[in-house]
Amino acid sequence: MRADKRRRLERAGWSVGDAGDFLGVSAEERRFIDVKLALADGLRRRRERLGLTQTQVAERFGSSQSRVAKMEAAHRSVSTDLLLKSLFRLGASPSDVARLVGQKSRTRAA
Amino acid sequence: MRADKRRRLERAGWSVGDAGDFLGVSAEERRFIDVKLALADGLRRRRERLGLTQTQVAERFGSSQSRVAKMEAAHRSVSTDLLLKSLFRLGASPSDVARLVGQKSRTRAA
DNA sequence: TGATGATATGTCATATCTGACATTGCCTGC
DNA sequence: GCAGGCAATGTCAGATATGACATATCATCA
Repeated sequence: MRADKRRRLERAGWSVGDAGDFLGVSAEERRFIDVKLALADGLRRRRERLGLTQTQVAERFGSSQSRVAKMEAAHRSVSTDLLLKSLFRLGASPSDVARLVGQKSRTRAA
Repeated sequence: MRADKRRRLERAGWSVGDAGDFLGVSAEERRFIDVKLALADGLRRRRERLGLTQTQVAERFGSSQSRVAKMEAAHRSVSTDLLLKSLFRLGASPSDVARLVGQKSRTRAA
């Protein structure tokens, strides 16, 4: 696994093992995490595209800035339910979301 | 809203208002529910295609038959996290899931 | 009819998520 | 340097999800 993705996961509170990387994590779990990361990235990009701050989004959602930050970081404590609802709240369509879900994780960066 | 979908939602514990139907439910919430229903349907179809019973799937998941039934019914008490993890556990690929997420709700039946 | 297998529903203790708040880190401009 | 706004992180009480169990419904078949 590349270092940037590794860092990404650790920031998100996943505590990736130092050497063996994803040893012990099944392929299914990996796919699930990828989906979550893709949704989180999509949320951030959508917010930035709308020119909103995390605080503004939080107000719109009836939530808090810290929660929005955690959503975008795909933190452990945020569910895909929350990510999906948030994407739709920012105007995403089902096919927008489908694109995020279906995309390969390598092409998501940058 | 058609009667079958209405029944579907009620079975799932959503208690849809009798006359006004989705009055008061935002478009975003509707999209979210549609995604959930699509994932649940996809899960059921995948299980059936594999020729497995809910009990067998439950064993494989380390869960219970009742929980699997609720997943397939898209019951209130099941999250999209659980649905996604379950789909992947039954061998779905990210693009399989993306197809479910992106599809129009009308074409999902039958 | 009963019996069996499969699926659905209700409830509950525990686990996990959620929003809130405080705090910290990170820039950019002064 | 230090304000200012913006983003990230830690913690916590209340809300929601989860698996388990009991039970109910529904077919199919002897």
